[in-house]
Amino acid sequence: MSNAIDTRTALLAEAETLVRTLGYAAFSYGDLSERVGIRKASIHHHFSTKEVLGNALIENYLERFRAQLAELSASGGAATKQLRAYGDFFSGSLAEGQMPLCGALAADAAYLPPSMQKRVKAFFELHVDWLETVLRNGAANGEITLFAPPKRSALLLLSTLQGASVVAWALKDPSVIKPVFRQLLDSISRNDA
Amino acid sequence: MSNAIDTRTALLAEAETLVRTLGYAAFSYGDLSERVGIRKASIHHHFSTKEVLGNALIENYLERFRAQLAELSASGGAATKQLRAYGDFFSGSLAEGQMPLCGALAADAAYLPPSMQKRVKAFFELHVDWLETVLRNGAANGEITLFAPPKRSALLLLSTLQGASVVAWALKDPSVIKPVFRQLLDSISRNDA
DNA sequence: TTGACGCTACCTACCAGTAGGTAGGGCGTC
DNA sequence: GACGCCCTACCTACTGGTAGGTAGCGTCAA
Repeated sequence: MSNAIDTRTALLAEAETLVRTLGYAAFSYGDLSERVGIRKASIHHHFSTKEVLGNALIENYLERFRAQLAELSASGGAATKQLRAYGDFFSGSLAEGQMPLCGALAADAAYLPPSMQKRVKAFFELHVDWLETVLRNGAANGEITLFAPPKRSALLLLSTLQGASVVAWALKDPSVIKPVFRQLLDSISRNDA
Repeated sequence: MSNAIDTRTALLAEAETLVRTLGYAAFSYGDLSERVGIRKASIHHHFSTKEVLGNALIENYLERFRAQLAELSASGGAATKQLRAYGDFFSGSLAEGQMPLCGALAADAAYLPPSMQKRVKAFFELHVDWLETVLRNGAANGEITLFAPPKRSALLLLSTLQGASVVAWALKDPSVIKPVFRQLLDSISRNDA
């Protein structure tokens, strides 16, 4: 096992927690070097610029999320169960004191380099697509009856989870997210199962 | 009319648009001085530190919002009409290319000085309280029937608007916010009017 | 003539990023 | 098996630039 891969992984992990607690603009190579235990300049060996690091961060996060969503889909559970599990991703990370990565990034979006903006956008599109598919399937097999087009309902679900994270973060009360999302799930469709 | 008040007002206005487009961490006294047309150092005459400016910003915003909400309440319109107007605040400002101020601030919350965190929190509490009152009144006078406790429904409405702003911002598509909120309004209650 | 207001000039701290060097592992060649 | 060579990984020392903030002077209106 190469030392370099360990360092790279550690850098990504620490950078992610920094972004998700302080925001992208507010963390520095200096902070990062202290936490990982190498010098500031050495970070440039692994990530030539902060933009490169930022993009690696999103890509890594997106890949993990994609895997989790695929796993969820593959489990073949009921749509409502999958959606509940999806919501738990958000409430879980927030309970650990971390904002969702792309929620944290989206707020500073105008300040981010275009390459990162594109990836943040792609991240949200992945989520909307996944949600839409789950909703559409649930409706198709008669499990649920949607009160609105799947795409719009998907946007609603994503928006509420992102927003609940922000509100919970500001109120310093992570417990708000779960009942709010639960209520929304009950509201957007009738469960016919 | 004093010149100083004009300058102060201009500083607040420009600072607000900067925060709402770039974020708090990403805007500087340098940016601000260019836009207002006085030197960087002169800003300190009006706002001794950035933290003082930040707090004035929130207070100013909160006061304007409080007035608008009070006006809305006083108009005595139906609950659903008031809520729709409330939603228009968000979609309106987003269409002008601005994030909601406290949404933008909340994302960087951990980086903000405690005095600002407190005010952001107070801002959200004001909104939840207003929404809760409107919902409760609407339910009391038989106009709507809520499917959940008013407080939880209020949190849901606020979360969704904040989140839809973030998502719309990241997707660079301000049009998502309106149909999403419209659908949510239809979902959380039955309109008996 | 005092005080509000804005200025120039400056400070310290920190930022991302660069220059250039060192320690040591892998590897082919003689 | 020792030599030369390139590589990765990290270092110290530094750059230009920018951040927020300070000191003190000029000006002009009340």
